[in-house]
Amino acid sequence: MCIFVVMLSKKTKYGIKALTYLAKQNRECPVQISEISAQENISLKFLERILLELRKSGVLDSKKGKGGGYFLAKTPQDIAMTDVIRTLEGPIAMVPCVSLNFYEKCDDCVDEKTCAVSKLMIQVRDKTLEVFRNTSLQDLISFT
Amino acid sequence: MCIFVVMLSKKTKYGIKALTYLAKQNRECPVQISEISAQENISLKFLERILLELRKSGVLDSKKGKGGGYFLAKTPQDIAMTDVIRTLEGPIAMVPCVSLNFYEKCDDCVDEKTCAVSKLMIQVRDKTLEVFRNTSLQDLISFT
DNA sequence: ACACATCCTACTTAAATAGTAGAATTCTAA
DNA sequence: TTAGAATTCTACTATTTAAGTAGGATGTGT
Repeated sequence: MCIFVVMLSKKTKYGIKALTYLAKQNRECPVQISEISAQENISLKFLERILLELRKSGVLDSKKGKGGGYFLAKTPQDIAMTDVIRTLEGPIAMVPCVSLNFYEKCDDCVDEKTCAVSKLMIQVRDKTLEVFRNTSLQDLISFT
Repeated sequence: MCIFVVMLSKKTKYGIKALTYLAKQNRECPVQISEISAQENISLKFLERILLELRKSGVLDSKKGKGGGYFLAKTPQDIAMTDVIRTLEGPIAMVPCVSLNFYEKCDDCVDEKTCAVSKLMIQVRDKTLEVFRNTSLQDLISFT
């Protein structure tokens, strides 16, 4: 049996992979986009944009010029999946009436308080949030 | 805070709404598409296709001609959300490497066994499945 | 100055969702 | 048996989103 409701965009997927790659490095020096791109099979230009977003949201930090590149802004323990996913997944294509921060009334919804869909999806949202909140980057690279 | 990873297509959303509408009826007689469409603000032709799919998968049954329409094929207690969602959500746009039945290797994945994304999403998938499996149509219309 | 690497904006392409059109089929009731 | 009411079915169109690309601007170390 298989449910497809749980999905990640490739953008977020690539973002997580890049972060784990960085977390596994024990080096002090920054890592270039080109290296991550090659090692993880991700389009260089696409990855460029993804890492930029992660830097802007404070998950990553970067250094320009020769010897520059990207590195984690915090320790892997302090980066929760919520941070990553909230940054890379946009408010697009969700069920808006179930969102806490980006709430929007469904245009077809007659009576929200008795809306069955919202009741259902709130439960799913909470369970999902729990997983993301309790999983750090460190967890991802350590547990087998 | 808001996570968008959990999403439903409008198709599934409309499907659930239509089913709850039917479940709330105490009537014996079938309900016409046009009535559901009007009451729940759903495009008639789109709803037509949705209900047809639900009939083919055995959730709904129908009667043609005068006095015809749609009605539940089982009691609301016996219709689990997994039935509905599995019918209406296609195998499209998921994370294929996390799927049980429609499994597919990610083309970018270097080493699947240590893939961080898959580890994360398997957890989310299981939590989500749990909710859908444990929620029947009856639950949706009864709990406030 | 020069090479290197991130930064940034705008564009293109491909795919999926959402919705529409119109006719065929089936059933009921008068 | 005929008219009308309803589902059924196929194919098409439009809209939106994700995914990926191009090319130059900006900053940095040697």
